[in-house]
Amino acid sequence: MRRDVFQAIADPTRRAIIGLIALQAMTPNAIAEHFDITRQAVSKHLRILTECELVKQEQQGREIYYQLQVNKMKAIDKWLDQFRKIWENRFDQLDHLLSTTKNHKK
Amino acid sequence: MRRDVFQAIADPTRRAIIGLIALQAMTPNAIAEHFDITRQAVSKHLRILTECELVKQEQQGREIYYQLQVNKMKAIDKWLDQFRKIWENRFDQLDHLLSTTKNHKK
DNA sequence: AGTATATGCAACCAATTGGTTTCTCAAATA
DNA sequence: TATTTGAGAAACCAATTGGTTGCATATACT
Repeated sequence: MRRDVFQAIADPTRRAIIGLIALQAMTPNAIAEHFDITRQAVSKHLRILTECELVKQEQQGREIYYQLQVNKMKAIDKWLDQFRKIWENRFDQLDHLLSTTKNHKK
Repeated sequence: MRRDVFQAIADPTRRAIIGLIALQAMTPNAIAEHFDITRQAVSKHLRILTECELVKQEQQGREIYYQLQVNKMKAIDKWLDQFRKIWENRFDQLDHLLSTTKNHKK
């Protein structure tokens, strides 16, 4: 099962979980209280997040605290870099249109 | 079918397509040449990208040029902002650990 | 010791996904 | 006009997904 960060953040519930534990580690039960799904469903989400290392477990007695590995989020940021260059350099729609029509007629 | 940008970029082929047409609009056939999948499969990816407005069509005779709407990528960037604050303010792992353990004992 | 609680895991299920093949249609070309 | 070419749509398929219920296990509490 090839888990990557992009697949992990595709699910809205998973994104919500990420936002929830970004600043403070939480247990599966506590997280589940925020959603309309079972604790087991949350557990499955956490497993996926763990597999792609977006989240880290920390056992505390019988409780397991999950916390976001915020560094891993940089992977997404890094992928965005190539496009950030485009939108920051003000390559707007008109520029694109011109360059493509120029390339049509070859 | 609720299409959002995050679901769109979850698929690696779709991310590759996005990278491919970022700087220059391309036709489905031209795009398909870069992958080991059929033109129709590419077409389906393009439909998904179009549905969430990551991509724009531009008819040119019987050809349809697809081009990235790079502005839409900012949606992802915006979502990342909340986490960027965390990692830029050097809330590193140790900080997290301390804050959570502090909250355990209540 | 006995019970309650926190969690993970497995089996199952319906819906979705990413791909295929086949078909149709419109535009370009001979 | 007839044929080739570029593209979308539909039907189909196997694999994956996101959820469920039920079970097993370890820790905490009485």
